[in-house]
Amino acid sequence: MAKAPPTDRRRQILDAAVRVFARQGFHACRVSDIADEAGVAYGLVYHYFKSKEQILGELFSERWSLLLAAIEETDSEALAPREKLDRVARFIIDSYRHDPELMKVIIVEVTRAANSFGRTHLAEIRRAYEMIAKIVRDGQDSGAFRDDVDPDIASMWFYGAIEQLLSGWVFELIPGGEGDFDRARAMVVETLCGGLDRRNGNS
Amino acid sequence: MAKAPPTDRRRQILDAAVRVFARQGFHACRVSDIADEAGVAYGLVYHYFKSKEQILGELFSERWSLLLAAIEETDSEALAPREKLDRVARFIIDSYRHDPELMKVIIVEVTRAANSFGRTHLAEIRRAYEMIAKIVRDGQDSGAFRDDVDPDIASMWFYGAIEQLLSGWVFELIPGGEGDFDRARAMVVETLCGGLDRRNGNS
DNA sequence: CCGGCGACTGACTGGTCAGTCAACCAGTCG
DNA sequence: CGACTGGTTGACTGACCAGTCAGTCGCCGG
Repeated sequence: MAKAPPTDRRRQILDAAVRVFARQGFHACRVSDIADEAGVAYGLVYHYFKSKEQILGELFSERWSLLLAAIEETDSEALAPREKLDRVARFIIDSYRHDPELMKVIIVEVTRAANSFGRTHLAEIRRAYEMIAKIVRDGQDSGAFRDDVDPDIASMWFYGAIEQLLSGWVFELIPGGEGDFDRARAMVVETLCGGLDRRNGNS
Repeated sequence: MAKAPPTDRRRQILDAAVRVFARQGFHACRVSDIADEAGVAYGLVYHYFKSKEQILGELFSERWSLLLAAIEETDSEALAPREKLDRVARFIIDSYRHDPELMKVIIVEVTRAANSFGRTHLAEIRRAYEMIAKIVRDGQDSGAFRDDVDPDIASMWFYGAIEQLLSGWVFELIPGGEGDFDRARAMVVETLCGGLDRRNGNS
């Protein structure tokens, strides 16, 4: 902790890359755009990163590992399953609120990129789905959720529903003012969990 | 109708493009891959299409307009809103069942591509969301659905949930055998509509 | 003051690929 | 049978860009 360089070049490049990827897309942008945006020489990018792909990989893993940690943490607490899912949704939506550009890049360039990045990071992505599925399964075991729904499939559409909200904000299809984030989250969780509730549906 | 060429070159190229895009991704493939796959000379691709992008655009619009027509058709019938949503889900999932490669290309390369294609075809994509929102809104007006949910947002997560199922099949994260498609559809619609039901929730 | 280390620079190269184009060939019509 | 039309061919080119590398500069330790 003794020395932190006054300007962390690596960070500087990473942050610039988020902006450039969000603005132009990964494939459409040039490495020189990133260097320019960071106010750094072209070659320096290759001093810190092996390739353009590695930059995206780094950005994704950095953020996704926080998501995984947050879900794990939430799951370990003694909470109603509905509350757990609410926290997961909140974390994802807050990630978008705090850094919309980074989340845009992640959902546009990684999460759905069935060739290239999605495949490369499949294990990490899958891990999130599995953890959500576990929350649902536990909810069923405890009798809170109806158990005629496959947890793996429920996990898919739970995550998909939230990601599509982010997508809606990215494309400006739904309003994204400050209050809208929490309202949207409350609605999705309320409705989706409502549908999962045991009282509704059956054994 | 008098004359259909024995081999419709245009169709042949389009079909080959689906396979190539699905296998390698739009950005990673070369136009020559499409020509080879179609068993056609490189230059002929440019006889029928202005550019590589136009091929993808054509593929998307062709299929998406069927989706829009199907939703419109369903909505015009006298059906319970839950039944309408079930039909929409069925159409999308059946599209995947009948041509998984094409649907893969659409959701991976277009639907979420916030730069490039997603933006180009935004109007068509948005149209689908609007029509789903209308079904929800009508359901609220008729008293079948709770009306404390914003139809535009509900439409987002309804579509998102389904698209994520396709994504799960594309990535082979959930089983995609013959019976699985209908089971998954029944579950999503049952649960999501369950959550939208008036009896559950309130005014 | 010197030598060396590592951050930093940016011109350059090698390879790739979208899109062009001039020529070819199979019908068809006069 | 010869001219014309339009589908078809694939070699070629021009642009573009990821990644390299030879070299500069400033700092620190001796």
